[in-house]
Amino acid sequence: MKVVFMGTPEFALTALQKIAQKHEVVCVYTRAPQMAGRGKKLTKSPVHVWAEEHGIEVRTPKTLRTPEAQQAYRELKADIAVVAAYGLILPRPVIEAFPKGCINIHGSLLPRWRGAAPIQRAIEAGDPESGITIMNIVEGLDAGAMLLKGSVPITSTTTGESLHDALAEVGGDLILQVLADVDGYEAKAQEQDESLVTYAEKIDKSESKIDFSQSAETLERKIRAFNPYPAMYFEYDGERCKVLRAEVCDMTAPAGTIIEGQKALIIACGNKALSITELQRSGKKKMPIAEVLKGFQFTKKAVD
RNA sequence: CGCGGGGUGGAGCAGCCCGGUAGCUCGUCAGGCUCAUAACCUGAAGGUCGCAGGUUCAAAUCCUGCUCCCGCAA
Repeated sequence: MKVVFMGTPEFALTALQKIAQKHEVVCVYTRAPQMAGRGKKLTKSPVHVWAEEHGIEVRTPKTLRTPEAQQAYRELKADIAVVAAYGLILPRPVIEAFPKGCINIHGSLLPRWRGAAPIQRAIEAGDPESGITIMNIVEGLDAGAMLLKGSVPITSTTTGESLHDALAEVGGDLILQVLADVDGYEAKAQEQDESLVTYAEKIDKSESKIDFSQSAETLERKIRAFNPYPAMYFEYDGERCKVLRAEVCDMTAPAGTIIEGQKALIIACGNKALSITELQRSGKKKMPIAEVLKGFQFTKKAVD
């Protein structure tokens, strides 16, 4: 089948790679290179780089709202468009440009967690499972009919990264399954139950500073959800310390107190305490707490 | 030229400002002890101090260039 692929980050790349093995990807749409990284160099998206390496045409329009952009899109004469974390809203003329429309790979079991950060929000909320939903794109945020779902369990060691990677794989597999019989899946499409809809808010940097007045359980989930990005952190002696992993610990003290800072790192929360097990100080690499403590002790009484 | 931290035995760090014997917490190996248990004691091995130049009687330390890693910011 002739497919137009629209996506930007790693999550989308996994799907693109799988699709390209079985179908003709006639063109890739991705976000335009952004100033990013140290030195603020112009950086192409993972999808952009890979598509170029494989000789696939890449387009990076700033918007699809113009008649010119929509005309160029239509002229691709593809059968279907597959969208995965593209980053731009598709206007109706684009959605309806091809015979089989536009389908989306979404990182949650819809209707739960529509929106930008479904993977992290599922872990943060303590959901027992997450998954992928292949759905039709319609106007409206992740509101289209569902074609196929696949679930992935969330365990006590699931991190944002591990779930992201697992879902990217499942997403790639499910999209292939659907592409193999689009008409069949469309015939069985199920509308989302609006009463069960929840929204996954975009992650804001301000959320990543640890508020020790919250419960240890809540913080432990956030730490896993935000590992590795953006990573929860606290400040100690003016220095930023990212917490990649922690365990709930049955100790009590005023929130933010460093209960133990030499043989381990245990910090009191609003309820119980957190024993930090993996940490990254600014300028340093991530390391198990035992490694950190060989050359650095937390001697102050509390974190900032 | 966006801002900043760093590269020192196997790991994590100190030493650098104020050049002059390679230090600390661990790990490893050998032996001792026997209960202080994420035990303890004694001893040993193991380092081109990121790379290349420069200054100097002498450079981990001061100067220049390069390279790799990381935090912020996006």
